[in-house]
Amino acid sequence: MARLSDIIEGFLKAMINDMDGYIEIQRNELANRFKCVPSQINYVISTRFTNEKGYYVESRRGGGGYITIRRLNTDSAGDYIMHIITSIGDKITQHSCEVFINNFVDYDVIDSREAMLMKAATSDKALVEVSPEKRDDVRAMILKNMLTSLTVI
Amino acid sequence: MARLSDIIEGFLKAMINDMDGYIEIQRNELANRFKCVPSQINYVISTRFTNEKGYYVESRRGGGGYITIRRLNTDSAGDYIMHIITSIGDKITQHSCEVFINNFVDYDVIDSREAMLMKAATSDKALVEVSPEKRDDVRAMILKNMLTSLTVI
DNA sequence: CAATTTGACTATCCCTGACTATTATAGTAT
DNA sequence: ATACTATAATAGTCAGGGATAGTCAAATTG
Repeated sequence: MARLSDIIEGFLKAMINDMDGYIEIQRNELANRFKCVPSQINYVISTRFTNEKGYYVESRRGGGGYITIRRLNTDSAGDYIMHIITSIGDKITQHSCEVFINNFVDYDVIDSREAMLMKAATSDKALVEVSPEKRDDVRAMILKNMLTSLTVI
Repeated sequence: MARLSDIIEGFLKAMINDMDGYIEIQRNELANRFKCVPSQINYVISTRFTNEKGYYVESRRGGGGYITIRRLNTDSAGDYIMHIITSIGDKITQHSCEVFINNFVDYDVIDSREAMLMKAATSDKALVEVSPEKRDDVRAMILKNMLTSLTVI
């Protein structure tokens, strides 16, 4: 018997395809359609529409609330970035980080303004409050997160 | 259900744009136009036209009362950014950070790609290795550093 | 055991209305 | 005319209800 979460996942992916990569849903409405509790929608989203799997999710509570799901770019630039991300380890020094970022500019993955932003976010100056032992880990996470965001349309 | 508050916000912002950054309205008249209670105008103003977002609001009660909204002069992006940097304290939550960043897009200080980068760099996800007690401090430093880098160009 | 499903509890946002505060103006007494 | 008062015409505050979505851990399933 197919699991409901898989069915909901398929439904959402079909919908995303139909809508050219971007959908807006309401949690309660979807839960009602599939006769499940609303929190199961959260479960499906958190297990199937993660950033690693190439989706970007935003939401808003309150009256008129919603959940939006955006499929990330899967073109060659996106592939290149994904490849780079996997090649970055768990730690990275400020210097290596800058080398990476400069390369991105050379390869036209980002422009010089974006490079400034990325360098600013990953500088020792920005991370001065993080203990030196952890700084390179945090820097790696920030860099990877920024790179992932670039694959969003 | 569409949110009326967002519609009123959009109406006021369009009006502010048309009027070169300064408008004067009457609360009751506006409430009547949108068929809502007058206090909803206060709600919209207090949630969307805050000082942090670069608006100055003044008002007067009684006969001939009014509400005026003035938008910070954005001719100089550098000045605007400096204003924001000084208004950011030593700590900032992910949510407030996103509000700021969305506003930079609104003010044409950054584009949507740069906004994605900035949000990625300051997300809880990127800072998961930083202890929760320090996370908001680190986030504030990263945000300020990125903003400062924008003024250099 | 791992993945799924459920539901109780929490968080956030919007909208409303009753009550309060302020200001201008008209009316009145001196 | 001047001073005072009453009334009308504004705007502000705040607490509560309704409409969403999020979290987390227990129960269930395969």
